[in-house]
Amino acid sequence: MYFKIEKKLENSLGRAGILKTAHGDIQTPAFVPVGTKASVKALTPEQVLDLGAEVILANTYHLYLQPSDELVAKAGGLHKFMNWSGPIMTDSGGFQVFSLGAAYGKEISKITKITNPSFLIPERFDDNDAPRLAKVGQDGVSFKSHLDGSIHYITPEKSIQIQHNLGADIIFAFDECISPTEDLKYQEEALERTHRWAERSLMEHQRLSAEEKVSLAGSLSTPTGVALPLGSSVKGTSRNETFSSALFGIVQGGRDENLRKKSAEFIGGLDFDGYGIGGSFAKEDMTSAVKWVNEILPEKKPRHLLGIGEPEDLFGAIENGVDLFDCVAPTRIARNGSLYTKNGKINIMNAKYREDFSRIEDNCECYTCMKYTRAYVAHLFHGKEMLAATLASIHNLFFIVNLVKKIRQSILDDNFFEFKEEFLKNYIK
RNA sequence: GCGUCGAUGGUAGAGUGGUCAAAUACGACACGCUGUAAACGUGUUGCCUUCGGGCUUCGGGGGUUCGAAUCCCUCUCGACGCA
Repeated sequence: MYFKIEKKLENSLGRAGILKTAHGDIQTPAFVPVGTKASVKALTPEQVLDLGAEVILANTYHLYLQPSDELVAKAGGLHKFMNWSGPIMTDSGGFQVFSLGAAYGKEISKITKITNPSFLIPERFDDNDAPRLAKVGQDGVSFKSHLDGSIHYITPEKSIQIQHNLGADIIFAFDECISPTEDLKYQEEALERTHRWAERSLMEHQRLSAEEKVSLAGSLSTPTGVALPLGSSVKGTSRNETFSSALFGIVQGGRDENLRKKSAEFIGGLDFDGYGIGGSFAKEDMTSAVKWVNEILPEKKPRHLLGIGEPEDLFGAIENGVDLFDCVAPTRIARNGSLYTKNGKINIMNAKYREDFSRIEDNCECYTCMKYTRAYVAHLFHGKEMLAATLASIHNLFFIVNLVKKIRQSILDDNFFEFKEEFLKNYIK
C-alpha cells in the first residue's frame, strides 16, 4: 500500500491524495460503501462499481460467524468470494463491542444526541446486569452470537488472524468503541485497553505477514495451511506476490480532548500503515475531535473516520484531514425509504410523492434517476418490492460517493470552501 | 315462504350487560436510522380539547336496564338449509 498527498488545503489539515493498493487506486478523500457480510445490501458488485465506488468495507465479526473466515480463505479470499476486484477493507469487530455490548437494547448509537456532559456520566453503576451480547474482558471480548447464541472469545490476535484469512487490502486493529454514557474513569480504562490491544494487533499482524511471506516463497512447490488464502490470484499472479494487507490502528478517547490527544499520540507513535478514528460522537463535537486527532497523527499516512457520515458531516472532517469514510447510512436509510437530495433528505413513502413523476433529484446522473420516477420508486416501497431497496441504494450511494468526489475536486481546484458553503446552504434547511 | 346463522372503526377480525372509543393484525399518515442483530424501529390513526377532559359511535329504528357492541322486538342486507 502506498499513499501520496497530491494537494493540501490551505490553512487547514485537509488534503487530496491517492491511496494505491494491490487491487487498485483510491482517490482520496473517498467514501467507502459498507458491505458487512461481503455484500453491499441490495446491490451487485457491478452496481457498486458503476455508481462510482472504488473501495468497500466488510466486517470481521459477521464473516467470522458466517460463513467463517476459513471458508472465505478456502474460496480464495474475499475479493474472489464476493466478486469484488477492487480494494477491500475489513473492520475488526471493535464496533460490535459497542453495538452488541453497552449499546445493546438501548437508544445509544454512533451519534449521541446528548451534549450536556452531566447527562453522560451516570448510568453505569446499576448497569452490570443489563442484557448484552458482548462483554469486555482485559484480554479480549466475549460475544454471544446473535445468530445461534454460541459464545465466542475475540482477542486482538484472533481479530487479526480472521482478517488475514479474509484477505482484505486494509484491515483494522481490534479496539473498544465505548458508549458515550460511560464515566471518565471507564473511558480512561477503555482507552488503555484499546492501546494495549493496538500493540498486540500490530504484533500479530507483523508476525502473520512475515509468516505469509515465508509461506509464499515456499508455496511455488508446497501447499500451505488454511491461514493463507490459496488459489486466489489477480490477473494471473498469486495474490500475495504483489500484495500484503495494510493495518490501520484506531484512535479512541470519546469526547474528551485530553484522551483524544493522548490516544492520537500513542496510536500515531506505533508503526501502522494508516489510522482509523473511532468512537461515538456528539454531532457538533465531531469536527473538533477530528481536528485534535489529525493535528497529531503522522501527516503522511491515510486517516479513516470510522462510521461517518451523513453529507453534512463530510465537509468538516475532510477539512480537518480525513481521507476515508465508511458509513452504513446511505444504504440503510435507502432501504428504509429516505433518499438524499441536494436540498436535504426526502422520505419517498410520503403521500406527496405517490403521483410525483419527476426524478428523485433533478440533474442526478445515477441509474435510478436516469430511468425511474419518484412515483415509481414510491410505489415499489409501498408494495414492498425488493427493487425499491436496490434503486434507492443506488441513488443514495451515488449521491454520497460523488459528493466526496466533488469535494476532492474542489480541493484540487482551490474552491473547497465555496463548494462547502454552497452545498450546506442548500442541504441544511 | 319457513328456519338457522350473521352484520363491529379504511380492511380483516376479537369482544357477547359495566373494567369499551372498542384487543390484534394489516393499511394509512408522520418521524427516526452514522465502523449494519436494521427490506428495521417508534408514534398517531372517531370528533373536539385550555390535554384535566368533553362529545358522538359497533347495519337502521324501537325497547329492557342504573348501565347495551353485548339482551328483546322489528326492519334492511348477506350466507346456508328446507320447501
